[in-house]
Amino acid sequence: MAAVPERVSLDGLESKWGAWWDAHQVHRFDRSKDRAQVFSVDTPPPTVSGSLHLGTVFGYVQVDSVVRYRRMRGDEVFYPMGWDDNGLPTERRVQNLFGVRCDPGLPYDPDLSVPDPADDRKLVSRANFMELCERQTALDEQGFEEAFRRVGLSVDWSLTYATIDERCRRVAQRAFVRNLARGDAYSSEAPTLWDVDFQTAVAQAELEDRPVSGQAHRVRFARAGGGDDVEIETTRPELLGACVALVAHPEDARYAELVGTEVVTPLFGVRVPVMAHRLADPDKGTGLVMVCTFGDTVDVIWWRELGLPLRSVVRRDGTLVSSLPDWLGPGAAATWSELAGTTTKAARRRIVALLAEHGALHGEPRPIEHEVRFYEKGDRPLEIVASRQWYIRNGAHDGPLRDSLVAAGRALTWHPDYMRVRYEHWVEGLNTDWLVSRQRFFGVPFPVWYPVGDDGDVRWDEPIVAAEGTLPVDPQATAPPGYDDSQRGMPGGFVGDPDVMDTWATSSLTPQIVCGWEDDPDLFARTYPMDLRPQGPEIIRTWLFSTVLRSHLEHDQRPWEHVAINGWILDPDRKKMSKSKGNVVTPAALVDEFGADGVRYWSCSAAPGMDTAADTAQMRVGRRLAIKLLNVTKFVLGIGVDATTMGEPSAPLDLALLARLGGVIDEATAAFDSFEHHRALERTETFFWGFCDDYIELVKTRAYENGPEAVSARATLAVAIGVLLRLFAPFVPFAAEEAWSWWHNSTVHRQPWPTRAELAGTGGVDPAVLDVAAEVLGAIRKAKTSGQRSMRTPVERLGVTGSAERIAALRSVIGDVCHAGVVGEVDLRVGDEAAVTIELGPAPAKDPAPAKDPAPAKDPAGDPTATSGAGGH
RNA sequence: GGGCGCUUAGCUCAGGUGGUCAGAGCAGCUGGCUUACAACCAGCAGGUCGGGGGUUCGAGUCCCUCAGCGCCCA
Repeated sequence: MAAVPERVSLDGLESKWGAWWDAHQVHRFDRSKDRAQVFSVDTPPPTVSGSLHLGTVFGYVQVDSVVRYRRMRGDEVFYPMGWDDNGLPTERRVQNLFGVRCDPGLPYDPDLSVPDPADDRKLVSRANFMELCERQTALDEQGFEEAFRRVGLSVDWSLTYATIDERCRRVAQRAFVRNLARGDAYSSEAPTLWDVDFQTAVAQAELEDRPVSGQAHRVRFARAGGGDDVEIETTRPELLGACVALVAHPEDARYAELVGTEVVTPLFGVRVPVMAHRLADPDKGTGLVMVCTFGDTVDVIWWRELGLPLRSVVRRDGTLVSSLPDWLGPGAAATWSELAGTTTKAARRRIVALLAEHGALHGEPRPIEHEVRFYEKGDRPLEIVASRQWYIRNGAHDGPLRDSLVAAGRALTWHPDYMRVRYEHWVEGLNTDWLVSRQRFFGVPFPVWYPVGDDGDVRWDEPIVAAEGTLPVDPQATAPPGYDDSQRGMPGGFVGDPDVMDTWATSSLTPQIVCGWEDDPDLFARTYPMDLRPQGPEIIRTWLFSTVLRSHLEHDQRPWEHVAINGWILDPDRKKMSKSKGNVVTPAALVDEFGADGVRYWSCSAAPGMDTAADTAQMRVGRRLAIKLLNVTKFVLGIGVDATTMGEPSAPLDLALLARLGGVIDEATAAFDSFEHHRALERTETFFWGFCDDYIELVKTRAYENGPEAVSARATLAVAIGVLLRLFAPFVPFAAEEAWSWWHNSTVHRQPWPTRAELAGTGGVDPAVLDVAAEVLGAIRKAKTSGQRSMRTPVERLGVTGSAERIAALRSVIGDVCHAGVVGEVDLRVGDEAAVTIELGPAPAKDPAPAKDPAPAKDPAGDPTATSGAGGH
């Protein structure tokens, strides 16, 4: 038990109690508890790249308050934390930090020194690159853990994982192997959205549309059979060499006669058919569209549905192929030589000039603003290239699966409920299976090899899948069963799958990872399916959905019971906070200024799902609340609280206070049970300020006295503060723990959550006596304040008139009111008119009294008699 | 273009099932060192609850509609 300090302070509480909780394993999961006793939380591992975003802290702290509540309710909390280090963000970060690029063709260099970022684009081997990634993420993860600890997340830090670690690789590969065995996963050579800078495929969930200014060009095609030229409009003339057809809407009368004939591409002289398709928009451009392989996703549909040939001219790095495509014919060689190897942007300029020279361009290009698809992390528009990729079925092409996934979403309990529709709309709008392969390095490899025929051709359709017992494997480092490494890449040998899984393909398995799926069946039985998934709204369509999908495919079960979606963090101007706008505030700076409890108070004040401004004023309020909690505990302890000699509350005011507190307990409990932490906080806080400002002032004098009335006051103060510290513990865990430590040799965070049953004897009590007392005290204060007098000014005479019930209630607590108001004479009367009259006396003597000018009411407005109509109806 | 959310005092927000719900805090103003707290306390002032319709004895609260803002998806 610690001594109560002379002067309370929040400074240093984060590190003090953080270390203590750690040392005493306050948040340690006890795996002897069974599933019914366990409350398991699947926190999405934050992406570890750079600094922690305030929005992450905001959401996780809200949930931490619920978790802390559950722990106090007696649930055994299973609360791991992970880091999503796997994937592109880490690669990009390492590339920038060290100035390196990965070249998988290079051999490992065991003596590689940390590259200098100034030495841009140094090429390093895949293994070296992975080492740099691991080194950097280890550093970042340390920083993240520190930040989460400082804001008091009650995570069991012994259960930490990282999505690139061995356990995660094993789980991700095992799940994939099973997906493959069941037919949930398949590989396919198909047109794929492709980022030319990162040189990787991207999935539907990673797309975003951005407005781009472009130009519409009218290009003339000659008719193969002679006659007037026809015109198409395109924003991508550089793809002219990839043109495979023109299409018009089937009901577009202008082109009815053209459909079924052939036209000739300008510059290249390639004959292509004119065809009809419903997706050609007659109102757009000329109504006639050039189909290229591939300019956009509609081209893919046309290519597939109209059975058109594949003629790619864009390479995976975003430049045009260097050798003359064979379908162009020798006549186009000179033209192509001007375009070969140039970027699409340069090619566009050149081809437009050539078209103009050849008279194939109608008028000037017309500037337009249009939406173009980007990879959300990318800088250049996506291209579409044909490539072999791995997919996992997600219901996009499978009605029954889609229906089950919608049903799985409905089986979850959403907080707030309306977030459910975002999930449903996403599932219903899916149009492609989930593309899970990425042409990157720092990720979980596919546990797959392919035989190489004696002819040297890779047999992509005959994958050799690793056995589950051998996972995790790196097919680039290990040979498949029946082969040895000397046969790698050789005719008659094998090749390893070169790709890695998308980050989500691992992080969609966090319930399986943390619960020990297959690796630890005992733990799995005690924790899965999990109770709660907290997360932000922006990853409903990605993380949440893919986790539901994996759980459905593997276990035919939903992964969690509850889903808590937090809101966005906005800057004080109500704009979304983002790094690119430069308006990001770091959590660490806020904790420094307002304390973890101040920051937590702000987070927990917001309703689930509510977008919330990063409001430092609110954090300051939280900080003050925390300090108040320390001060009031100090006062209660200072007045003499001794558990062994403590009596029973008996005075009417005391019983009324406890009865009201019982109501607060009920409300806070109900609020927490429905994940409405903000309501629990608000109710507790409102009661607390009334407790401090009115109740304590009313009983202060009595509590210092002797006798049963004084014992009642002290007992009530002790009971109330004991309850309040526990009610506040989920929100301001540091201050609550500090205050608790002055009183007990235990942690407040493992105390039983307060119940009304603790406040026995308050059953038939009328809490209204508290209101009457507070109202009359308020009237006395008002009289003193409007008379510009000190609160110590005595009231010579207090008169109250009111209903019989009111007067009776007041009579039962009049002693406390007189103490608090420094009242002399009292006159209580039953009457129809509710009224309070107050006659102030002379100013109290100073203490020590140097007998200054006693001057009573020098202000003529300061009529010492004030009347207030407080209450009474 | 579709969907979801938001709009209550100068600011940030509370307002389960329609009936003291017109509230809190912050900021502002006026006072006060009151044996827990001046990192504090007391008091005052502040709004036709975005606009317009409707249901109802009664509407921040339910329905329709319009407007603005935000997010998501096309």
